[in-house]
Amino acid sequence: MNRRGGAPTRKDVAALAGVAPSTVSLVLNGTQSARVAPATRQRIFDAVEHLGYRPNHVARSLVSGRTMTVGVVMHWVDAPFNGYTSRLMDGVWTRLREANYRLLMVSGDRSEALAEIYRERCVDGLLVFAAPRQADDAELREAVATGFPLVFVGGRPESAPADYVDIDNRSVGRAATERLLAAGCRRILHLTGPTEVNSSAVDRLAGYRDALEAAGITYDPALVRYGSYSEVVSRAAVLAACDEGLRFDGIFAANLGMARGARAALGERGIRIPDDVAVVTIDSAAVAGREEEVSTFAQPLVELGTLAAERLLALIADPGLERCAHHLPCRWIDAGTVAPH
Amino acid sequence: MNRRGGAPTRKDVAALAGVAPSTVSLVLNGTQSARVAPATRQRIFDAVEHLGYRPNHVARSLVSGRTMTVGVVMHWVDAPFNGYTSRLMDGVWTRLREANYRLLMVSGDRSEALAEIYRERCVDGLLVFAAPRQADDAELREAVATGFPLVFVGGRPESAPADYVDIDNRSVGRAATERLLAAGCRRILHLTGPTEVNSSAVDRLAGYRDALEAAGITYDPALVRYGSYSEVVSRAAVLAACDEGLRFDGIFAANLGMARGARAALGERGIRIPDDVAVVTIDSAAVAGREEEVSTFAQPLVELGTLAAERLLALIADPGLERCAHHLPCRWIDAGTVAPH
DNA sequence: CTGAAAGCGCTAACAC
DNA sequence: GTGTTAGCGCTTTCAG
Repeated sequence: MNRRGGAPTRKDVAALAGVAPSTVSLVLNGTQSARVAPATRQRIFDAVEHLGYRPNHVARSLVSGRTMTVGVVMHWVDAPFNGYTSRLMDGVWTRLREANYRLLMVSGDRSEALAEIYRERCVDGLLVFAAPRQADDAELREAVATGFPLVFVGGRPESAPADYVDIDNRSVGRAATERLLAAGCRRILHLTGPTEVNSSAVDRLAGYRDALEAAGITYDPALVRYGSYSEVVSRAAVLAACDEGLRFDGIFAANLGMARGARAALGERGIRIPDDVAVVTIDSAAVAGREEEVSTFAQPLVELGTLAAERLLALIADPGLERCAHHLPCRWIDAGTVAPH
Repeated sequence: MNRRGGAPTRKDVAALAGVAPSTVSLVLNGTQSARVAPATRQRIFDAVEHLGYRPNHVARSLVSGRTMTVGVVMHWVDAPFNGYTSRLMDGVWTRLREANYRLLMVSGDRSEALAEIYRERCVDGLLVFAAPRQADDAELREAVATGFPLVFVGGRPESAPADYVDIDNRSVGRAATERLLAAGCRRILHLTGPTEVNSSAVDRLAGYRDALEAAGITYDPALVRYGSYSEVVSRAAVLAACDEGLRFDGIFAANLGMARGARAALGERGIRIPDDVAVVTIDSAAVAGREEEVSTFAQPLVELGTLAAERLLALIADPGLERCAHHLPCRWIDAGTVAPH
């Protein structure tokens, strides 16, 4: 043992094995290992084993310029670890482990945190979860501009020519609306997410309009209500709609929380699902095994995470790759809240 | 700009400011900064600003021996990011950010992962979530033995004289049972967690027995069923108990998933809650705002996370601190599943 | 008040 | 085949 916390160094191994420190590196790092006499190699391996030696990761990173670490940036101040992010992380994690990469968490609410890990060069790449539309931290812009390996997942800033992994929100928004149309709905209330913040909310709304247009139904702004991806806000919005005497026979809630709010509101007003009003949503946290409460397009969150990690690893290996968007399909789950009228 | 990915170094700053590289460090690292002429300092700050310079974290760690990073070890292979861990993480995260620490995720299912970050010295301390009773990775033992800053949260290995943060499972198990006793229950079915793996399951069972003993009720092994912290297993166990003709008037399910399983089983057998059987549990994932389904002792998960981080930071600052256990109280939430008989 | 120099632990090119 | 050496970018004495 030596100074720093008793961690053995290459030198200790070399001394124990009776060789020069560099020989230890040579043997341990493979490529040239064949050139060392088998007996010597064995002595080194024995010494390594005996001391429980592992090359100091920090030193290794310094010289190699690689940290073997990926940063995951979250953009929620209040609840960085919700159902959505957790499942994404699950997928990310799995893939990174396979590649022997580590995962550093970063809160994205302060540009400062990003600066820390990006500017200080302590990650090889960045995975950015659900970036708000207007995110424009200098670091983010610079990272994108300089071709630093970076993948946006489930939301990206406007005008960031970077890799992007998500469901195809517009198509899914359209498909969800079409389910209602197919069931005979003609006046479909759309509860939107926070369109000022999330591109997903904007895209789902666009999909809603696409479907209406394709069906030859005139878009009625009165049927679009702000739900903010929130159960509480959504419930209030539906109650208000009911009390205004707004007529509607279907609801497309942009996420499950909002669908719950809508269901609660309808219940309070004595409106039955699906008899009076059909409800459909896009679930952001579908859990295998849990029964769906509302007919939904379920996002493949774990798979999205895996894909994002996969893509990031590819970018790290070759930062010259062309940047593009990657979409994964949703799975339709019928929970009986949209029956033919 | 220079070589490595265009990241400016101390040298670039020095050149731009017309000073020696070491002067840059001096100014940036505070303490001695007063000794440098104000004009020089300003030139350095300007250069830093202009270049967007930040000291390379890796290099800094190498020399300081501090990584300003904490590793979080998870012990679930299948679902590292569940409701329990997510909320713990939330608390951990908050405290670490305040202290300007980073968070590195580690999967604890392979001793290898632990070796990586512990042996390779890439974290200053370790937070270990829900370690199984028999966890005895060489790395864990060594870390504990050498006084490496380490805090177990929500479960610890047998005989590891290390810091430990959790609820007091035994007391809470007793309190939960006492709620049932107070409601008049005399034959209380206890659905245990995986006692072979989790100390929490063992302790809750012990608390159950404590309560019975204190109430002068003879412990009946037939009333203790294996639930494995799993909804499915628990449901099967209760169904089996019913079908065996086992009489019971209360159920203490060791966690919420199991309480759900029990509720389902009771429903299937036409047994009413709380009229026929009272149910109580210890919730591992209570979420503010969500209504409880079962009367429960809710764990203060976020607070546990914060406390664990707090304690770990203290250990990092002074590894000589005496190791001890820290308990946080649970909150009783009445959801009406245990009414006086 | 500022610069030079040593060294953190490691890798990799280059001698012996 | 094996040892020597020069950095990686930074902090921190120690001279000037």
